[in-house]
Amino acid sequence: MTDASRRLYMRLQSAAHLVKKAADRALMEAAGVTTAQAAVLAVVAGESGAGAQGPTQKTVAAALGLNESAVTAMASRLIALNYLKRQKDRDDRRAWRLALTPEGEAAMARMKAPFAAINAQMENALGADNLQDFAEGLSALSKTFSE
Amino acid sequence: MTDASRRLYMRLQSAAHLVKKAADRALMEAAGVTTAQAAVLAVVAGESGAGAQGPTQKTVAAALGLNESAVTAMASRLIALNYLKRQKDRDDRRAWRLALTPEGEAAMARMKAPFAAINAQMENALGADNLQDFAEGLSALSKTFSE
DNA sequence: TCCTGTTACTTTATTAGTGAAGTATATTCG
DNA sequence: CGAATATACTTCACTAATAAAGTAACAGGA
Repeated sequence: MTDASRRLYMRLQSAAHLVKKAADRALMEAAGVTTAQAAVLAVVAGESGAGAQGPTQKTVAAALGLNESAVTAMASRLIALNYLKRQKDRDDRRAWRLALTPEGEAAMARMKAPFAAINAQMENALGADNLQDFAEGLSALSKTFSE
Repeated sequence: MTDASRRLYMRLQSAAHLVKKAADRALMEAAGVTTAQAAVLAVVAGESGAGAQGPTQKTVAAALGLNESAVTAMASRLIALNYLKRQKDRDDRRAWRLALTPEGEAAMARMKAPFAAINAQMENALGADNLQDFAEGLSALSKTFSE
């Protein structure tokens, strides 16, 4: 099986894995956070508009395409790291509301630069003129495979 | 952060994760094998030319961009499943040579169809005219990020 | 020959995910 | 109202990966 004929699935997973490995090293070095943790923090930050209670774990799971049990574990780790806090929902006592702590905000600030570097390296590898199409391809895959 | 502006890194990981989740379900259902196991079996099969001893674990690790310790664990699981066997290298007593068992060959045969279906679904989502560019983008990323 | 350094693999501890089954709270409907 | 059902989260057992540190075998030079 030559490299050119390697099936699309394996090529996608391989590329994603290599980029993740590099990104994890860079982010951990510069900000002391993994990319998986960064993704959760970013969703919580993005979903915490003025006056909002912050997202539930279910919301985070849906945003990232994860199982709720994965978010339970991730939230616990991020709370242990003091980057996140949990509060019971006002009206629904089953649900938690997640919010960044000041330390969580600081971590998000620290990870800006290394994240930008990774994205720049990706954009550079792809070439400016392919960028848009490639990103749309990823969206098309996400859409098709998010059952 | 809107969907359009979501950083390339997150989009890549998200798409890869969703596709992997779907592929793992389909492959496990149809062939009783995970996609990670399938990848290792495919490398072993591809590297086992006539008369060859089969690849070492290091070779498999390099082919998949994994650590050698990951391959140690994967090989153990695949041997426990009786899909793979290990033999000491003729000349280098540190190295193992991996080879498919008959059951491993049968598993590879079982996974052909579901794998083709996944690839077809991906190609369909991307569209025939974007396919080549997308695949080349993945290769460019792999090349840039395989340190 | 023996020392030094490299190489192939293993072990350990940790992160991160899955799916299935369980608990407690909400909601809906007869 | 109360029973049945649905929802939000947790727990458990498992797969899969990383990085760092360790073991055993190989290889080259004094």
